[in-house]
Amino acid sequence: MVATRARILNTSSELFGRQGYAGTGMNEIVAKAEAALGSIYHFFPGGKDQLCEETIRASGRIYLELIEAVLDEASDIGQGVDDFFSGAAAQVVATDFADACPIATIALEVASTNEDLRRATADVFESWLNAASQRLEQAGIAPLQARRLSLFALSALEGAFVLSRAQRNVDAIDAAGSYVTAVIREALPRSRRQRREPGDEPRN
Amino acid sequence: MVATRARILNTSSELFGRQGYAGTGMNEIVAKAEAALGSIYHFFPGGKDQLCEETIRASGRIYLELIEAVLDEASDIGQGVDDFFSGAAAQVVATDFADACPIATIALEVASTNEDLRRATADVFESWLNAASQRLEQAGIAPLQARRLSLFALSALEGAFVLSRAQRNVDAIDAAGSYVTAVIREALPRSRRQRREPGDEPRN
DNA sequence: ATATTAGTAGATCGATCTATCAAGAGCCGA
DNA sequence: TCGGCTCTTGATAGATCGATCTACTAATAT
Repeated sequence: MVATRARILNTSSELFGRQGYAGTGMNEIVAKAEAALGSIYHFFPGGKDQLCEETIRASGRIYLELIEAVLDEASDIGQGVDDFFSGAAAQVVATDFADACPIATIALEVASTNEDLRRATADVFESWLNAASQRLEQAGIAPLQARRLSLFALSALEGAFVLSRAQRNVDAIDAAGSYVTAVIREALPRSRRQRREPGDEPRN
Repeated sequence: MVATRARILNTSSELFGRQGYAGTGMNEIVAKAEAALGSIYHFFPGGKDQLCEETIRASGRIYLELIEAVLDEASDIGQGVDDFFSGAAAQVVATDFADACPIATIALEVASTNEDLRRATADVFESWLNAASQRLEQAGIAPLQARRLSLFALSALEGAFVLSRAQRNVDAIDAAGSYVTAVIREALPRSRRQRREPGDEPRN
């Protein structure tokens, strides 16, 4: 049996991600995690807020590793982005449109009501953006544009998750993925686009 | 004094949009709306669910009118999309990052927990997508691509709202807006890209 | 063997939640 | 003036919330 604390965190990640912060109760978490209510306050003496913050940061770390793995395993950054959207669509379908972004629901909910949790979500988004930016820069894109492309790509992904879960289809993820991939490929220095093309230097 | 029912709906739209469904209580709504608790059940005998569904559909209608107005008042569809993102950024700043999309928070929260409300959010998104698609088609884009472009643009907008509220800046909206606008301009028939060019008739 | 700590367990607290209810206010036509 | 209707009001029910508490078990250290 997995350690109680880890079991609680896994369950809270699932439930907070699906139903949000206010929509998920402590009793619901311990019931699904097959733990005692007392255990949750033993491991997270700060109560629901602490549990949620640790959930946000833990889910964020896991998703960061996924982002890095998918981008790094692809042949190039354009393909990596394409793969990520495809994988996201598959995951959403596999969970019957329940699990998409692990922190988006919380992020919207707490943005104006809980500064500590808001900051936690912002930190996680920032870590994802940095991972993407770094890889875009490695592909020859200038830092400022890399940052803006990352913001754009993550925005499209997050919004596509919203639409997909509401509509119960992955049309939005498919559409967003193909356009985002095209934009990123377009932004790459010509010499790195798909295959090598001779005699082309990046603008700067 | 505005009628009680309208006052309740205005307040519920604000609170549900900012804090989500579970995070907003009936007492909170009537307190802010300066109404009696009983009044809410007089006008919405179906309780919180009915109030939320009507809130979703009412907010959706208002936002639809905003979308249509901004797109129709612009000189061309590319400019209209650009204007919409700019206006969205201004609105988010003006409300101190509280009000962005009126239904996104609810949509994520109820997608897996309340089928009636999920469908309401899906209907609203669909109405926005149709409005956008229709105008893209009028600008000479084929129906299928118009649909995909609308999905892409709305995804980018919704996701940018998530990031902007979490990060408390409008970088994501700015970035998303400029890339989406560029993609849409790129998709327009050459004769319609910038200003009118002579000798081009719409396809139908 | 004993002391200490880590973790489990669930009864229970006060607060808050949604929802109901009976009573009354205000208005309008007869 | 009266009856009938819409709407308002807030007390209250009953459930559930997060959180606390004591008591207990298991494991480890001394």
